[in-house]
Amino acid sequence: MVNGGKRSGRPRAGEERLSRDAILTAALGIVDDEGIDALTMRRLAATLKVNPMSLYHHLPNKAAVLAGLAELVFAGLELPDPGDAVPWDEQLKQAARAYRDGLRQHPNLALQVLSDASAVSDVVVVTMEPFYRALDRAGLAPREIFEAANTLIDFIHGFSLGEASVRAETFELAPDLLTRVRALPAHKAPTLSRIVNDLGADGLAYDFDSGFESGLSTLTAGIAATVRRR
Amino acid sequence: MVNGGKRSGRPRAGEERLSRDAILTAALGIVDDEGIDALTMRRLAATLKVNPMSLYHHLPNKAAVLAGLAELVFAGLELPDPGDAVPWDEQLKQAARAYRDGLRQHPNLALQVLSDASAVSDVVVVTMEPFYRALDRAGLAPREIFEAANTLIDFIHGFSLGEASVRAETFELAPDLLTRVRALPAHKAPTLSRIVNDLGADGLAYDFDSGFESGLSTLTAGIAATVRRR
DNA sequence: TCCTTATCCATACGTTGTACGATTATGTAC
DNA sequence: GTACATAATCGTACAACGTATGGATAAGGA
Repeated sequence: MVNGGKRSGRPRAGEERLSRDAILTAALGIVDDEGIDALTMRRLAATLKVNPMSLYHHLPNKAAVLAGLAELVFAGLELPDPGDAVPWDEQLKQAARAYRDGLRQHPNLALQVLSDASAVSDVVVVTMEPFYRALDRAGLAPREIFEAANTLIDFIHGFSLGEASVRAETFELAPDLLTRVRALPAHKAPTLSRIVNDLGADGLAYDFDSGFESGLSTLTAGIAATVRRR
Repeated sequence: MVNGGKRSGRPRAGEERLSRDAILTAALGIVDDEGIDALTMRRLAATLKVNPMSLYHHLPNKAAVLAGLAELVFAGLELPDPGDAVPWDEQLKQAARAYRDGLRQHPNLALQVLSDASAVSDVVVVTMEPFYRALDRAGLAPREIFEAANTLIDFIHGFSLGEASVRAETFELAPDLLTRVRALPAHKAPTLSRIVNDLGADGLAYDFDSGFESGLSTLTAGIAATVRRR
C-alpha cells in the first residue's frame, strides 16, 4: 500500500464522507461560485476530499448530479401565501414574484433548472399550489385555472431564461435590444425602429424588475377578463 | 507523405470543401438527427469528410458553432403579416404562432437558441417587427408596446422550452403533471389536487396546442385591457 | 517572380466522464 | 465467533473531447 496515508476501503461507521446530499450541496457551491462549467466530477471530488470514483456510489453519473441540483433549487423555493387578506390577483402576483426570486438565487443553474423536465418532482408540483389557490379564488373553472397557471409559469420561465442569459454574458457587454435597434436601417423594421426611438426620447434603460411587473399586470388583466366572461 | 491518397494543403480553386455555411448546415443536420450531444467537432468534420482542425479556419471554436446554429434557426423564421385585414389581436396571434412554429422546427436546439443571448442579432430584431406592428395598431403607447412585446415573447420562450424539454425526454416516458398530482397526498396541495381531479373527470389529456392558444388569448385580453385604460 | 494569405492536414496535449477491479468495513445468519 | 453478502471508498486505465501548434499546398496580388 503506497497510499500516502490515505485509507482505502469502506470507512468506519460515522466516518462516511459522502452522501447524496453532501455531494449535491458541494456541487451547488461550485456552480454558484464558479459557474456550471467548473463543475466536473474531479473538481467535485476534490472539494469533498474524495476520490472521483467514490461519487458514483451515490449518484449514477454526472447527469444525475445536474438533475439533483435542479431538484435542490426547487426544494429551496418558498412561495408565500397571504391568503384572503389580499385580492386574488395580488395573491397571484406575490407567488409569481417569489417564484422568480427563487430561480434567481442560482443564476448559473437557471438553464439547467428550466430545461430539466425530470425535475418535475413532487417538490415542483407542490410549489404550484399558491398559483392554483389564487386562481381558484378568482372564480375560474378547473380547466381555466389549469391553463392560466401554465401560462403564468411559462411566462416566468421565459422571463427568467432571458434574465439569466443576459447576466451570463459577462465576456461581452450584452448588446441590448435598444442600442441594436437604433443601429438598424429603419426600413427593415419601420415600426420597431419608430417605437424604440420614441422610447429613447424618454431616456429609457431597460429594467428587468419593471418588465416583470408589466408582464404580471398584463397576465392578471387577461385572467380577469376570463373571469368576467363567465 | 504517407497520406492514403488524401491531399493536404490548400485545395484548388473551386474545390474548397468548407465554408461557414456548409459547416453550420452539416452541424444542424447532426443535431436534428441525433441530438445536441452528438455534435462534436470530430463528428462534424467526419460528416464533411475533412480533418477536424480544418473547421477552425472558419469558426473560432465550438461555442461559435453553437451560436451559429442559433443564428440559423432565427434566420429560418418567417413571421407572416396579414396586415390590416384582420384585427390587431389576430395579427398578433398569427405572428406568435409562427414564432412558436419556427422554434419547434429544431427541438434539439431549443435550449441553445433560447439561451443564447448573443443570438440577438439583426435577424432576431427584425423578426420582432410584426409584433410591434400589431401592438402599434392596437393603440398602445411606445413603452406599453415595448413591454407587451417582451411579455409575449417571454411567454413563447417559456412555452417552447417546456415543449422541447418534454419531447426530449424520450428515455423515460414523461411523467406528466396530471398523473403526478393524482399520486400526491391531497393535503400537501389541496387546491391543486381538487382542480386536477376535477379536470380528470373530463378525461383531459394535456395538449400543447390548446395550451398555447389559451396563453395567447389571456395575453391579448390583458393587452386589450391596457388599451381600454387609455 | 516573390511573398502573403487562405485552406486543409497530422500530430499531440491536457481534460473529461466513467468502466473495472481491488480494498476494507458493516450487518446479518448461522 | 465465523462466514458471507453488501456498502463505501480508492487506484488505474481508457476512449473521446476540444484545440494548440506547425507543416503542406495553392491562390492571388506586388
